[in-house]
Amino acid sequence: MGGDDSHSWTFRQRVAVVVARIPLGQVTTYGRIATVLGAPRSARMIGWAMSNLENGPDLPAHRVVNRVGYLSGAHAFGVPAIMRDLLLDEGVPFQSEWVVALEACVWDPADDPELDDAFRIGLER
DNA sequence: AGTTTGACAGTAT
DNA sequence: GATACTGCCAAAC
Repeated sequence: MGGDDSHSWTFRQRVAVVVARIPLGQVTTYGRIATVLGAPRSARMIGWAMSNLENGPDLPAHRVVNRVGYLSGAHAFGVPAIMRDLLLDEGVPFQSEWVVALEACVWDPADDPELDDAFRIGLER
């Protein structure tokens, strides 16, 4: 192992790895992402990281909502309706106009063992 | 080097 | 259940 820069991945890069693995038609929360990153009390960092991350077309940032299912990041898409439309297009059920039915579509990143493997690769870098 | 800011979450009232 | 307050910590200023 290298040891000189073992933790070369920045916080926002790790966030991107998790977001990229959110299944289509499902969503996850900032808190879940923070927990799988080993910082359960740092959910705010996730939102900060995503707003500063260069969102690529392959990064489903629209699948991240807050703990009650509210589309708290909708404004980052320019027009809030864009995020909502993307989720509706994937078949994500809504509880109200801007709140998804979490119980029916929430995805826990900690439930994906392959995600941990992805971090192992990153740490090896 | 200190201050401010966030696409949040948990707890208390 | 809704509101208010606190904790959290990386990055930009």
